[in-house]
Amino acid sequence: MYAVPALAYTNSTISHSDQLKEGNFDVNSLELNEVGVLRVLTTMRDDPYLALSFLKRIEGNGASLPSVSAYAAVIRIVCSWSLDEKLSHLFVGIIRKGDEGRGFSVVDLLNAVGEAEEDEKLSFLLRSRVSSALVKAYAEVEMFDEAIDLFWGIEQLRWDADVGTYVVVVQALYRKGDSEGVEKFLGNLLSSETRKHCGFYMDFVEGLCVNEMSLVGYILLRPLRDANMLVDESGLATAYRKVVKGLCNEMKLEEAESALHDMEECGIDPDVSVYSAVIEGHRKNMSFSKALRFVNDKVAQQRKGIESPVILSSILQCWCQMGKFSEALDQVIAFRNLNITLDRFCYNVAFDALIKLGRVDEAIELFREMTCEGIDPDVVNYTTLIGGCCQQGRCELAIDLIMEMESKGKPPDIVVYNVLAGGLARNAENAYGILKLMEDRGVKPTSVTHSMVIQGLIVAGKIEEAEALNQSLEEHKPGGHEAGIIKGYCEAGRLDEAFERFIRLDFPLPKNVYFTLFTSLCAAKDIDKAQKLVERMWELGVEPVKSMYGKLIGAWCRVSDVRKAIRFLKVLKGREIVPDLFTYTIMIKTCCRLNKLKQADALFRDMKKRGIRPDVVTYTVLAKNNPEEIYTDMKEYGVKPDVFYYTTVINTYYRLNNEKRAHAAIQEMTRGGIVPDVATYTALINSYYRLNNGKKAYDLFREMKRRRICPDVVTYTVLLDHDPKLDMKREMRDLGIKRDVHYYTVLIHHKCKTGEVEEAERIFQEMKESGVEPDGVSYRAIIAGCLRNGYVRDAKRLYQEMREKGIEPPQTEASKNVVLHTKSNTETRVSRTKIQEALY
DNA sequence: CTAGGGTTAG
Repeated sequence: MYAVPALAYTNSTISHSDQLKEGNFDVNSLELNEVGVLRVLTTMRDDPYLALSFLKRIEGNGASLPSVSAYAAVIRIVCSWSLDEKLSHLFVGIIRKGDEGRGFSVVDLLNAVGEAEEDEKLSFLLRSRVSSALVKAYAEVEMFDEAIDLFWGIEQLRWDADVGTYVVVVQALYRKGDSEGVEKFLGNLLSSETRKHCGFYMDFVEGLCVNEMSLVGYILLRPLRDANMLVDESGLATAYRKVVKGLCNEMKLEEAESALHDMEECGIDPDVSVYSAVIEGHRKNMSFSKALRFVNDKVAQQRKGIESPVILSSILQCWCQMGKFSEALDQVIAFRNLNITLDRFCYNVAFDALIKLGRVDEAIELFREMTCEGIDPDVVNYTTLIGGCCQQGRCELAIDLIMEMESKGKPPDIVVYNVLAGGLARNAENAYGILKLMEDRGVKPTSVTHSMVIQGLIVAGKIEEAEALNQSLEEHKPGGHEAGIIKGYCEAGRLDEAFERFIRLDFPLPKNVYFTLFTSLCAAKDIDKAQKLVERMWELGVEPVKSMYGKLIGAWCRVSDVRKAIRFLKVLKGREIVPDLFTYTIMIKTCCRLNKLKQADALFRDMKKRGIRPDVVTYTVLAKNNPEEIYTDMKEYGVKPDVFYYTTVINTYYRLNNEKRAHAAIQEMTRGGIVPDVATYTALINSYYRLNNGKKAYDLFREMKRRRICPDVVTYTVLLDHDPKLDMKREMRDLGIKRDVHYYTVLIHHKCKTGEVEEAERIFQEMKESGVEPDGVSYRAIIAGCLRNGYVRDAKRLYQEMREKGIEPPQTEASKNVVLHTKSNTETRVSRTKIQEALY
């Protein structure tokens, strides 16, 4: 280590640079005055990185801070190398120091940079570039006002900033929530004075989309288009595609569809990727029907590209996620009949659907057909099928498939082996053979493999074997397989054992284990335990998934235990956890259902107070009680009513015998361009029947069919209830509408009323045979019918049967029905006590 | 990690 006077360097540029790179250049021991520093920096003109690190060393020195000229010199060097990012980064550091920390202001620095350049033109360019970087730096440290001010200031100098700076400034305005500022900014940008080039706008729109401001991009598109600023036709198309896809990414699906609509109107064809983005957006939002409706609309418009395999697999996935596997398969068959090409992704969804329906052989058959069509199956296809075979207990097929993979030179990966090993175990087959096979093939079983096997053994009821395996692995990873054990118990439906196992653990498990157990407990209505689970997670310092709170409250609500729901809400409040919109809505709904209107109102006010904005759903729930009061509130919150809302309101007014208001609601709905659907028509039909206007009711039924709105079970139930003479059996069969409990109950009820008890009993039987489970209401209907007509023995038998199944006739709910129900059905109403009186 | 809304039976 040696110190050399600064002046000495002027002669030996290379040597000192090299020393610095080597790291043996010690700034601390240098007596560098300002002139010296500047001299050194001049020699570093061709090495910006060296200049930066030199500056850093002086900064770190502490004794003498770099002067404004030193910074200016480095900035000029970095700038001349177009290292914009480095420049911004440098500025971030400078800004963070503050005026005090560095001893000069940012304006001083800007001036110093500019003044050093004598050529006016170059100086101007330099200032532009440097200011640009500074704007970005301000934005990065979230000093939005400074960024914006600087931008406006320099904008006035007709300064030429790069696209990135423009994007950053919009972002600053956007993040401040300054929509006026954004508007002004865009207005300015579009004004003739600052007219930019087409390429600039293209990059700008893209920048907006990438930075989650696609909405701004969308707003900008129309004026750009109208002013013909994206001269190129393909330029406009590209910009539109970016905006639509960006909006989808940001889950702004309505806006995305609207942008898509605009582009189609301009005669631009969106490509497959744009359609796909919209569909996948809906699917990710769980709005499956919206996704499917979108596809149907596009097909109806005969849009090209909509039959691409990418989109087809999205469609199929939608059906499957809705649990409608047969529909998914119908779709596949339709595609194949139309000679539309499917890819292995589509086929994979089809395999999955067939397996879920228990049609393993057909899945394999389809797999063969796929191969014949020249599509080479990949490892995912095999995994789906192998897992599916095991799921349906067809292990021999699974093993055949894995052998096939080997013989075709597609070596199975760890995932396939894991799936197979777990699958064999859960079918009480020998899974150890697979572990051995894996070793032979050089694929080492992991703890995932073992967990899956252990889980499988538990599912198969081989508890001891599972424990033994767990023990043998315990030494390597204590407690490593508790997750598998608990999940196994859950899957086997042995929730008590799963819970026992879970509650005595004093270390945390992966979150999905908690989630599985939690969901199972809620489904089994063991809500106390589900709540204990959440509390235990807190104790172990594991943050429950947000949705668990709402699910738990939903579970309490489903069993009508508002008290416990409220108590848990208080626990949440104590932990400063704010319930979300879903949670509040379900609570409010339950309170309304149980006629605790004051409670409902309190919750509604509480949610608003805590900054949660009610949406249409919330207002729909409230509208069931009194559509009047909430109306203005809804408007104030800017919530737009939809079909669901109007259907409720219309129905409620009819129930309250307020025809005038009901009509007003219908008119308003029509004016708002909201089209009535099955439910709306059904509600209207029901209302007219209740007003003893059967003719009008039936006219409405015909009208809905004319308007291609397909009636459903509920519609036919209403028709049957009020007009039992109508024979709709065939029509229903033709439409493929299956009868449900409600429908059967009405039928039974009607037969009982006309004294045809034996027929009623036959129908009751038929219902059970067709796989429709009778519920409390249907039991009560048939039992009451038997009793009233003297079939006491049958009544007793059915009552017994009901109790054995643990079915309770629903308890008559408080006032709302009593107050609102105008239909006279007292003669058919037999209370539970009366049934019991008769039976014992 | 499908947590919430409308139409029907009593």
